[in-house]
Amino acid sequence: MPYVYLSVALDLPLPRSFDYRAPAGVTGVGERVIVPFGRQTLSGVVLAVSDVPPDFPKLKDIAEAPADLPALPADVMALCRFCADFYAAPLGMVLAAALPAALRQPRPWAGDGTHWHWQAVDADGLLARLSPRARKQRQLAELLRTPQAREAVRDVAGDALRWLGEWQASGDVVAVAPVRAGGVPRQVALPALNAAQAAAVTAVDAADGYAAFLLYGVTGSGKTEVYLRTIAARLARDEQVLVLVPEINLTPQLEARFRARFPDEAIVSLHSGLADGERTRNWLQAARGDARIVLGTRLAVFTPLPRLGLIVVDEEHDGSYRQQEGVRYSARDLAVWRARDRKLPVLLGSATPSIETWKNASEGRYTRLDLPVRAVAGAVAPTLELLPTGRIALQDGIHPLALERLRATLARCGQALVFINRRGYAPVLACNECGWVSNCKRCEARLVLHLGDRRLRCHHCGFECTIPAECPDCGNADLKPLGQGTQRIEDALAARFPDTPPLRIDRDNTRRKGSLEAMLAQVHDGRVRLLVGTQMLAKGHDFANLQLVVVLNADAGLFSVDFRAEERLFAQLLQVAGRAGRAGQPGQVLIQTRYPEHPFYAALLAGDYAAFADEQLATRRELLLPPCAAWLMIRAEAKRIETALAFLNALRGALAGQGVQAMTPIAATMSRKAGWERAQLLVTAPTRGPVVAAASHLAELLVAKPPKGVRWVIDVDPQDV
DNA sequence: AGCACGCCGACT
DNA sequence: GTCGGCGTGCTC
Repeated sequence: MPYVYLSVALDLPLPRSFDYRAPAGVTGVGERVIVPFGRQTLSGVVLAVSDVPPDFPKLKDIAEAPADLPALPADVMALCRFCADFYAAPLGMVLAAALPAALRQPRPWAGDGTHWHWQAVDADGLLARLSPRARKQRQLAELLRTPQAREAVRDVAGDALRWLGEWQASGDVVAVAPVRAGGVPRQVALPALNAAQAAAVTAVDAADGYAAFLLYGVTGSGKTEVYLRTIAARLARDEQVLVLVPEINLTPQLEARFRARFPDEAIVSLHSGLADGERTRNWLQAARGDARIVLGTRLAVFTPLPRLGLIVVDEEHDGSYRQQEGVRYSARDLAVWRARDRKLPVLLGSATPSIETWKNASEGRYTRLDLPVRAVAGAVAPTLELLPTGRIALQDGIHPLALERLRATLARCGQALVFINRRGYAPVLACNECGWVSNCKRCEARLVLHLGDRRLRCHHCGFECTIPAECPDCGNADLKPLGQGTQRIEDALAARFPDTPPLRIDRDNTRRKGSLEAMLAQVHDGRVRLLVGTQMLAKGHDFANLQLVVVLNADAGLFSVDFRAEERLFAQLLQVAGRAGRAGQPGQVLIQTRYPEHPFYAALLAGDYAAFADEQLATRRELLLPPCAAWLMIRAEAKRIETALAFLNALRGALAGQGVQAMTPIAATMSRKAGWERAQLLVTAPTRGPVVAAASHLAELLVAKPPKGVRWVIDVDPQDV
């Protein structure tokens, strides 16, 4: 039997591939193989096929070539190679990250990847046999008069999929192949474009080959409409479109909007919140070219799309495009690389572009498309106002004027949001007598007081304990909560506004699946008019009647060691502000600050992000900070900081002569976390080349000779300092 | 990463 | 006398 020899990338932290023998013809480059490895069995991706046997005496045969995915196309392989090289990650790990979990298992995938639809053979006959009391079953039978996707069936009731299985077995329901949309998409509810939107659409449509666009426009300026129009133009050429969004909880809203616009289109979403089966089916639909629109989070950037014609990155500045575990890639940067490689336009949208993107736009590498006008019906710019807190007595952490405005807003039946980026009741519990504070034993952080279940919690390592009745050091029984968290603000507002009880929305009470949606529904139908929330509420959710936003602790971002903190604060505050004033009246945004004179607030109040970004960029140029220099961060943790620092110092030595500057290793911002002491080594160079080379040099070194008792991470182009 | 093999302390 | 600690070495 003729054999071929495969080079296979495995999901291991090793920067090399392994060779196997396989019968000729059963597999090819980009396909999945299941192979024996030591005494385990692993899934891998074929990198190369050769007729020449490698010089390795213990060569093994592959176990299986499951052929359950279409071979990863050359462009996805190239993207993964680039990602592996740039971020100093093993190629096998990148390829594993590119596949849905079911196609990473060392066994063939049982599903066939088709999004079958289901239809009743004789709906009336089925209904006649159902009990009149089985309301949900009858509802499902009614629905199945027309073909329904699995997900639509599932949404009817918890047991709906089981009934479907039974009805299929009894022959009442059959699977039908979904119709694949093609050619010019049918669009409904097409709003008129303003001049800026029309110009943007024209520019993107005219792109032939690679072109990067920055779609720069505030909330309500109609960015989504521009996406929809350019997408329609690509669909009309029967191309596929990849749309990246930052967070899972944003996908349903945007997905609904896309479905409403393109009712006949198979729109497929890809994010980590999907069940394995659904994600795999969606991925395969995209990879086979059956779905023309893919809407996904960062992991979707690797999706094979044979007829890809456009990539959209919404909210391109958002930090969640950065993968922080395992392979540390930036999906936004990879999207731009992929667009260039495949010679396609890429559209980056933001009201507050990252300084990286801003630099590319101001130096002409990206074309800036401005949407200066609020295009969405009823959208009006919110008014921003500072509330200096230096000399005035706050009431439960809230400025009296803010309370007054809250009262007025609620009195005229408006909705109001109090924004505070701190969960819990109070960020720390302290003893007035001896100065004891609730420190975490394992982290360089405070234990946060949670009154709901009367516990102290560390938000960094998960440690928790009951609230001590008295000071552990001096026995004083009068321990005081210091500062405000969402729960304390909720309590304070509940006491002040008994007629309009506040609803708190933060991670503590939205852990359960669907609870966030349920809460948002209460806000949308007006049952709740006073909201207290964190970060979570800043993104994506539009509340039509929201008239007032009060921001309580913005200052935290002003004096950070991280040079990107101001940029993030600006984005966050504008995003929160953008929640207000969407129904005709201008929204009001009040920002409490102890530093009203800070230049940051002058820029914010001027509402001129462009001026702010120009200034930030000038500073970065002057101080040689990214993106005007290339950075690499080696993070290390050990039981003792000395071990971590010694390890980093040794690495620093290994970087001599590499054309990079390695700084002195220092303790990390949070120097202790979960019992590990942490340090970091910053490596810089004027350009990316030497930094990337240094990263792969170190990675090789560390894999060849792993340090004892030290955990390390190589972070190319770090986003947090 | 797994999972072996391989030499030194407290237990059936 | 064994069970078991995790140190280092290999996996095609």
